[in-house]
Amino acid sequence: MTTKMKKRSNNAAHTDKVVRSRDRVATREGIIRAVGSLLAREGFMALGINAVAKEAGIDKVLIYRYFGGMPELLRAFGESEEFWPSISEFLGGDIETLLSMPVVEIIPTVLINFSRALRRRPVTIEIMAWEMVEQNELTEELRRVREDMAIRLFKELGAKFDDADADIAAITTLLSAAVSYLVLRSRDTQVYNTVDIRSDKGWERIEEAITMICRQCLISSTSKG
Amino acid sequence: MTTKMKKRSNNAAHTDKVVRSRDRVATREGIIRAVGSLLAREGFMALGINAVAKEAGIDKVLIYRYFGGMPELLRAFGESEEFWPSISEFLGGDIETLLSMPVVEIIPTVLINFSRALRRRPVTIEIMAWEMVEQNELTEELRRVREDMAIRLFKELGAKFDDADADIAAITTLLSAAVSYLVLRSRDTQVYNTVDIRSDKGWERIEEAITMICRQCLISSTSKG
DNA sequence: ACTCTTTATCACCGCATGGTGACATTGTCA
DNA sequence: TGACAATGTCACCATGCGGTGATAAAGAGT
Repeated sequence: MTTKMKKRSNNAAHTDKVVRSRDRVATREGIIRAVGSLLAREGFMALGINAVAKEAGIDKVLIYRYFGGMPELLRAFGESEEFWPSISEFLGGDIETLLSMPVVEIIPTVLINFSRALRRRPVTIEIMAWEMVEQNELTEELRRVREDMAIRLFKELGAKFDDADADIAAITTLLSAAVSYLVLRSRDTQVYNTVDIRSDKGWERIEEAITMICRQCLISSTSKG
Repeated sequence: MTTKMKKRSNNAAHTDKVVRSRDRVATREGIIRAVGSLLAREGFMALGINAVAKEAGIDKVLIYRYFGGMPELLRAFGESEEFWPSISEFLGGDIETLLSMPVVEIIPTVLINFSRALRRRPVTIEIMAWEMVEQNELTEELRRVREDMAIRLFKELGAKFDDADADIAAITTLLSAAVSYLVLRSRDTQVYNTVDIRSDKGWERIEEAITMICRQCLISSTSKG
């Protein structure tokens, strides 16, 4: 009683199909790029097998063939794209000039570079928002690369601060968390607590507050020892 | 060719159905309570018409009949529940003792009360996470009540700070954003930047850092005038 | 020219969702 | 007691999702 039938024959009439590239690597790259543009344009909520296939202009079965499924595709995207800022971007170019700065300035400089680097990376912000909802290969990659970055950063300039009595880790935790939250909220909010988190003007206020906080707190710890 | 048929007749045999309350307001309340427990137990991702109906143990059509749909149900939940902390909870009981404190202590006290109030409200945290993903009647209510709270809070104790040269609004923005982010991340993360954001121990570090930051920065602005 | 593998397309499945119309049951009021 | 509205139940629809097997078409090797 099952109504199965192949109606492939009557489709042979209209052959107005676009001729595909028939190039495996190009198709793969196209799919991966589709993930990026979809993420930037529509957000992670719109990211699914069907949407990616449509965005890339290919059949979704190719995603299964070339990647295996969504998790593997996300992993491939995470490996291909430089969605996370580089360490030199945090340090602000060359590390020598940074290390020559007074201790009090290094941390706020890195934090401000962090905020600026984030603000110009909508895809990264999107993945951070995704992290609030569920874990997947991409948010895993984000977490991995972020922790890795923190460790390397600490190795570079962490030794300078261990004699302080201020809980520097707690302070930087607060400030980086604040930057993350404000960057995330700027996706859907213009003004947060009287601060315009979508304008450079507002972010200047934030940057100055960061600088001031670090200066005040680190002064107390260095002027003491 | 449409295969429509009513097979209602053959269901008349087994009448092992539970007798329902047949009490409109009780059913309404049950549905609203189902939203709350579902939100707390499964998170906002699991919140849908079908899930709420199953959780409440009723037919989903009643949700449409009694509320109209999901938006109206969310609005009803938002109005029924005290998901957001009260202003006295922020102020820490009576406002008199708070206002008698030194100026430098008031802000960190309110911020710490804010973090503690949030931490014991998983449903509120869930709605805050939801806010990162989409806007709906509930997140609208959250935003409304939060901004209202900020205004009232500022009215209560804002006049004390306007002569300071420090951008107090920016600083409190940073700190409250930091608290929000850390509370949110504690849903899925144990340790964030070496701080255990799931233990009271970790939150003591955060509270002390908040206190220190406020003290240092407000000292500078008050010891100057 | 012939086969055989690779690349791409299509039609379909099973499932869960939001949403609705038809029906059954209970309580109330005249 | 009988009519009628309120309350609750069920079957069904359309849609979108992730996922898969059958088929077509292009190249490569002989």
